[in-house]
Amino acid sequence: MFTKQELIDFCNNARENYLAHISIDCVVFGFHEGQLKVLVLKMKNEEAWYLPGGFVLKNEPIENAATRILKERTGLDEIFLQQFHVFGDPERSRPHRDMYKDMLPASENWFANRFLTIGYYALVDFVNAMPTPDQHSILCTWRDLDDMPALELDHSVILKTALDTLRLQLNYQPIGYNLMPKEFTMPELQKLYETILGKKLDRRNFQRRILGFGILKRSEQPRKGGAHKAPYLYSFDLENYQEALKEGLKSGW
Amino acid sequence: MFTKQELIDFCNNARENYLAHISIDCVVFGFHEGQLKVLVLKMKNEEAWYLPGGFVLKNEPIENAATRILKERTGLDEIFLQQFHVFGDPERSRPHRDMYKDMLPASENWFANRFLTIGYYALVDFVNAMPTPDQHSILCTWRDLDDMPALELDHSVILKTALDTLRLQLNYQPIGYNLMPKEFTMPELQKLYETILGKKLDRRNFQRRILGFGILKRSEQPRKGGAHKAPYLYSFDLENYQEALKEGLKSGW
DNA sequence: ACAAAAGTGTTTGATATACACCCATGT
DNA sequence: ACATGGGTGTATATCAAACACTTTTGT
Repeated sequence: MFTKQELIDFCNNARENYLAHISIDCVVFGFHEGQLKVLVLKMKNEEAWYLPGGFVLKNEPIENAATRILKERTGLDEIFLQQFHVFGDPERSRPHRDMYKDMLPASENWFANRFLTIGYYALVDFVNAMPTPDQHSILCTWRDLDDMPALELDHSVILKTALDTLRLQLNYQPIGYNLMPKEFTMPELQKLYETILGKKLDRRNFQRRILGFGILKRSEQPRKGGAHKAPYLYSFDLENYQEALKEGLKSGW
Repeated sequence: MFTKQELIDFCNNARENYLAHISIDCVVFGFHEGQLKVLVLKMKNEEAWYLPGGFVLKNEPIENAATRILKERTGLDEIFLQQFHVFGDPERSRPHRDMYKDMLPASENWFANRFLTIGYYALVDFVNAMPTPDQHSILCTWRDLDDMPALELDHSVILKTALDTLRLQLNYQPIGYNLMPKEFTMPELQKLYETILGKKLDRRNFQRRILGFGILKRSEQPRKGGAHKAPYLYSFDLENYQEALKEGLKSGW
């Protein structure tokens, strides 16, 4: 929620620099302690949560815009990003269109426009990300997927669509590689798969299958200090992984 | 290629009615006589081929825009449409941006803008579609996938992306249902799969597998008049098909 | 010593692959 | 009669599912 002067400044700046009618919203996934997490922002002066997003500079490739936005929110370069859907209902941004309508005439009010938003999902290494709020928000933080706050606008739909996409692309994109830390144990990787797929998997069959793909390397040292038998540590063999993904991780036709 | 007056009229109309910076391009697939076909337009006064496309009305859902555009080009309602990608390189429409730059100042020239284009693929029943050119084109016609003309702008990339998407979604979308006529023979359906997948399939295994899904109904009468043994006719059991697609047509995890 | 986590192996059924034979029809 | 397209069947390998035992480690 802006004050009037903030709004005027923002609109002037936006009109000059950004493409009208277009926004980008990002579903940033992380994985930590067996939980799939999503990055969300809490607005200033509003009890309102949003996905991180932004606009496209007038001469900027949309991928760069998404990368730029996420660099600001996470501090990370080289984020794995996938565009997954455009949300184009003319009423989808209605609450924003009305929010400032008494403060500025529509012709000067950036938010009075209809916005299409391009949805990207991002996969980041949880421990390296530094959640950082933007100028509209007071908080940028991870939330567990099963403990998400209500999201404004159609951001819940965007999240759900991202999740469905993630599930479908699990065998075609290096999702494990981008969400797991460098080294991880087999049960940790299994937990990720179970969370994304929303169902339990058999421990032994999972291990046999994923090792069968030849995309993992096992370290010499097992992890120490756990309360039980020390598990082996694995890392992705990126070259084999990329190669395997070309055909998809299981057969078909 | 417009005359100056045509250009002025078009731009005035476009500025008033359409969202700036946004276009829609459609890859319309049909299937006939064992060939996958794509609908293309040939421009007036240019040796140039394009995919059918258009713009989004200021208060129109983008799905409706795609539907409207395709109704104009094919005469069909209720077309199966899937949004598959946004192409957002700021230079992608450069040839159009420069084309009329000596005719109209950029401020009045609709085409001087950068355009993001939203890619949709459509699956239509070849025999019912009535290819109809638009105001910029002299010809709207089907072309075999392996006999495509060179396409302008990034439309070849759009086509390729659509094909890749089609291949990936073959087991998750009712692609056969929307591309085949009501009744068809098993070899015809197999040809469609082979064309989309780009490889030969074993006749007997294909039949067993696809029948195993329980998504086809066999008619009583075989097709007559062929030069050889009369093949059975099949049609899709839409209810079972939809049900089967929810999980995907083959297992995984 | 025991509970909990993790590593490894076996049996069974299902599915994919490869391949061979028979039938119908027009020339 | 035969060439061609089309229907059907069977053996084999491969993979997925279900399930049990053993090892390690902290308490």
